[in-house]
Parts: sequence; C-alpha cells; structure tokens
Amino acid sequence: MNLADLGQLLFPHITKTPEDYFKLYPKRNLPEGAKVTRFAPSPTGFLHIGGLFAALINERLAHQSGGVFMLRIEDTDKKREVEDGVSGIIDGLNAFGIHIDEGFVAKDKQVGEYGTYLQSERAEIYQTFAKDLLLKGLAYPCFCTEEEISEIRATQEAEKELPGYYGKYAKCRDLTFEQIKEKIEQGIPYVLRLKSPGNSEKRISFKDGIRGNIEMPENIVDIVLLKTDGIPTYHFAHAIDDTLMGTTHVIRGDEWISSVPIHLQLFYCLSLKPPKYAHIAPIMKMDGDSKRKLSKRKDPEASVSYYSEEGYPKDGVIEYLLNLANSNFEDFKKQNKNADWRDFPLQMNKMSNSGCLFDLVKMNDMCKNKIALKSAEWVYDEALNWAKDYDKELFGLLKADKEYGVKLFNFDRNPEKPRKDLGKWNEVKETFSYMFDSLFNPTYELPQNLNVEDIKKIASAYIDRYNPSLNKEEWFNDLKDLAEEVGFAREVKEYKQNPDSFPGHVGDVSSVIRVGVTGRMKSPDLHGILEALGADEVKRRLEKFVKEI
RNA sequence: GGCUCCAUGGUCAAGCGGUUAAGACAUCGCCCUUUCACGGCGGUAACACGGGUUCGAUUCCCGUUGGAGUCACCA
Repeated sequence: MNLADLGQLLFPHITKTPEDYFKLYPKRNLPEGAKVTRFAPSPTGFLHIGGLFAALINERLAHQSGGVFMLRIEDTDKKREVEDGVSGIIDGLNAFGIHIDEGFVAKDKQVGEYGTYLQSERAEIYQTFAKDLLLKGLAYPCFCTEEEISEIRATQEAEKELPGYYGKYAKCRDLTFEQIKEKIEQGIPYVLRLKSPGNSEKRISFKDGIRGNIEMPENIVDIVLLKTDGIPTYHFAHAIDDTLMGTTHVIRGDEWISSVPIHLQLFYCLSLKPPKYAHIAPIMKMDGDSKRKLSKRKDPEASVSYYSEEGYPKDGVIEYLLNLANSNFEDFKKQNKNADWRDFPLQMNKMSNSGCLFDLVKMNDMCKNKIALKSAEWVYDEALNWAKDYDKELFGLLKADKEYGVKLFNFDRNPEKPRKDLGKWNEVKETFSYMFDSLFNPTYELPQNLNVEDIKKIASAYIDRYNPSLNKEEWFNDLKDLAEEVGFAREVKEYKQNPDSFPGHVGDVSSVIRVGVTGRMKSPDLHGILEALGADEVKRRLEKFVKEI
C-alpha cells in the first residue's frame, strides 16, 4: 500500500509536519534541574481533593526547582463536559493558593508560549502527528463498530485471553487501500489506531519518581489514537502535549500507572523522549470495613468546595495534604512554627505509595493549631470573609462591629498558651452564640453540686455588683468577697481541706455567673466576656437567669 | 480472572540486618487550674501469616493471605 496516498485520503487538510510544531514550540530556556509540571483535569467543574493534592505536588516540585507549573484542560471527551467546567477548577486552585504559571489562569484567560492549553483547540496538532505515524506505517484506520468490539471482547473473555484489539483480533490492521477507500467513500466512521510494535513476550521497565523501578509487559494493544470525531484519546494527547509543552515530570494519580507501557510505546513510535513519571497514591476513606477512593458521588468531602463551605482555613487544608505527602512536614512545622508551607522542601521520593485514609480529625487539629497561632484580627477577617459567602446572619453580626468581633476572638489568645477551640469558620457561630443577643437563647446548664437557692442567691447578688472598671485580679478578688458573703469558701484549697464546712467555693461562684451570663458551664475567660458584654447586658442577663431557673 | 502496586498501633507514619520499634492525631489517667481550652507528665496500642538467607530479621528473597489500581472511541 502506498502510505502517502493513505495519508492524503485520511488527512487531506493536514499540510504541516511535526517539524513545524517543534519549531513553533522551541525548547524551554530553564536553569539546570528545573522541573516543568502540569495539572491536567477534565473540565467537569468539580475539583476533587485528590486533584488538589496532585496539583499541589506538581506546583511545589515545579516552583521549588525554579520551573514552571501549567494548568492544561483536557476536554477531549464531549460527554463529560459540563458548561463552564473550567472556572470551578481554577477557583478551587486559586482559593487554596496554588499558583499557576502557564495555561489557564482564569476562566477565559490563558498565558504562556506553549498554548493553546485547551486540547479541543489542538486538534490539528494531534492530527499532524497522527498523519506522521500513519505515513510511517505505525497507524491505521479501524472501522469496527462498537458491537464488533464487544464481540471480540466477549470471545477473549471466554477464551481467557488478554482483552483488547490486537493480533488476530485486529481485523482492520490488514485492510487494503481499496477497502479503506471504499469505506471512507461510504462515509463509515472510523478511529485511528496505533499499529502496536509491542511483543507480549517482552517486558519494559521504568523508574517511577515515587515508587521506584516498575516492570511490566509491553503493550501489544492497538490503542485508539484519534476517536471518530478526530479528537485524540488521553494517551495520544498526553504524548503530544507534554512533548510540545516541554513537560519534564508527569506527576499524576496512580490510576495511570498501568497505562505507562502504552505511553512509553507512543513516545517510542513518535521518536520522542518520554518525560519522567511519578504516580500518586489516591486518598481513601473507610467504607464499612474496606478502604476505597474518596468518591465524588458518595462523599461530600471529596470535593474541595466542601472545605470552603465548612470554612476550613485554606492553609490548614494544604498543610494537612503536605503532611500526607511527606510526614516529616510536621517536624518542619515544629521547628518553624510560623513558616509558610511554601518554605517546606517537599520530596517526591518520600511520598507514600499506598493510598492513605483521609483523616478529618487530624486535619481539624492542624487547622486548630493554625488558627490558635494567628492574631485576633486575622481570625476576624477570615471568619468574616467566610461568613460573607456561607452565613449571612453571622456576617451581619461580625460586620456590624469589628471592634467587638476582634474582642471575642481575642479571648484567651496569648502566644504562650493559645486557646484551641476553633478549627473551622462554621464553628464560630455556635462557639460564640452567647456573645450576640440575637443568638443568645440559653437553656441554662446548672452546676450540679449547688442547690437552686444558692444559685439564685449568688446570681441575684451579682446583678448590681459587676464593676467593669476592675482589672482581672481585682475582679476576681471581688468574686472571692462575694463567695465569702454567701458563706462559700474564698479559696478552692480552703474548700478542699474542709469540704463539709462550705456549700461551695469561689469557683462555684464564678460558675454561677458564667451560666447566668452565657447559659453554659464552659467558656473562655469570664472576665473578658463580662467586659465585652458590658455592665447593662450582664445585669439584664442575670435578671433573666434568676427569673427563669 | 490477567497485569501492577502495597502491607509497622484505631489513623498518618519513622525505620533501610543488631533499636527498650520514633513522632503526630485519636483514646485513657494524673498534674496545673475559678469552668473550658492550653500546657506538663504518664498509660493502652503495631511489625498480616508461613517458609527460607543470615550468628541475627520489622528490615533481604519466595510463597500465602489481605487490600488497592487497571484492563473503553473516559480521563
């Protein structure tokens, strides 16, 4: 068969050659060792936490080495496409501080010299390379229908043979030019397949950046290069794009690991140098008593939008992910308490190669530590910013009085003994509900060791007694005076020595006031709370308390 | 089922032939303390199993078992 004729028949519109594209996209001028990486999602509008994880690893490795991190959109499957599926992904990445150098940086904005970074707009490029393969006798059109393919599959399954289009099953491999021409003229749809030079006896090996050496049988399947619509499959697009874009390291989910033989073969057939590969283990969750990948459909926490909605501090999420990637991240944080996560030297070879369970409890703890170390102003700003999108009521409350808001977040906030009661912003409202009149709806959890008479007596006595001008020590001394006046022990120690001589001690007195004012037995620094609330409000609340219990 | 990867406490994990088998989260107890939180101290808890190799295996090899991924004109 004359391959040139075939090329003309199948690709009459392709006039360029691969060489033209190599000239168009020259080699990058980057320092030695700089990594060029990419995150290449389909535009489904959904950013999976595993996707964020992969993007983070790629971004870190690129930027740590003075390289480039790209965002390419793999929209070669029309069925999966969602309207405006790109924004959700970019917004997610941006929200978590993943900086994109090249490719899509916003919904309709691409930057970089190696574009377009939208695969559906690169059809001509892929077809040029496909034609080249065809001309070299390494590709052929296949007219098999879906039914024929599944029949082949069925017999292979019955015979316990390797499934796929190859060897004797590859019926279209040996079509003559005339047969092809006739089918084309009849308008029968076809795909372009690779004429795999693979040998099932041979094995290939490669070095995975995370998993080390891996050995697998060579690919022998005549995989689809171009689909019926002329758009490439992932495999083919990967080989072309990552070559032209100068990707040095392909770091992706480990569901791709079994496709590596295909990819290596593709590079071989195209006479191109393959990139280095690294495969990231998926993030799992417990389902009954087996592990499984976090699922988009079943698990709300699979989506990064979940973390935004819940109000997890962005850096807390990223740091948890970094900790999952390299467990020595925690040591680094211990030594560099306030360091930015970008200062941590991430190492690819320290990544785990089996999927880990996503531990929301641990992440929450990391977030608590994160928030505990920040200033009250920062907490106020972040909480406000979260509330703006997710809690209108809280937003109104915080917005109305910044000074008051900052004061709340400042309770017990000192650098030596930071209070850790907030892990995410959606906990703010409940945590501080008693600090806002409109949210204050107490059920009064009473101290079990006191009788109601005493509680009423103490609360009543304090109604007109609170003096906001007292400092903390003076204020507490006054509480001790009050304790004494109602027959309680002035000091806790005193009470513990003679528990039978007193109905309670000064701590119980403060408990009564705490419950009266906040409705609960537990709270941060009571002196601060009273001060923030103000004498009038304290009085009002205690009056209400005495009346209602 | 074929191919591939993985296997240390409940979870994330150090460990690379000789260790009292780190650390963090969770959990329990004690201390500190006007409550809570923080903090301090301590406890419970692990090398899947069976064979080798070796003076010696958590560590190396082989099997078994278990788990995960993948076998599309989806990425």
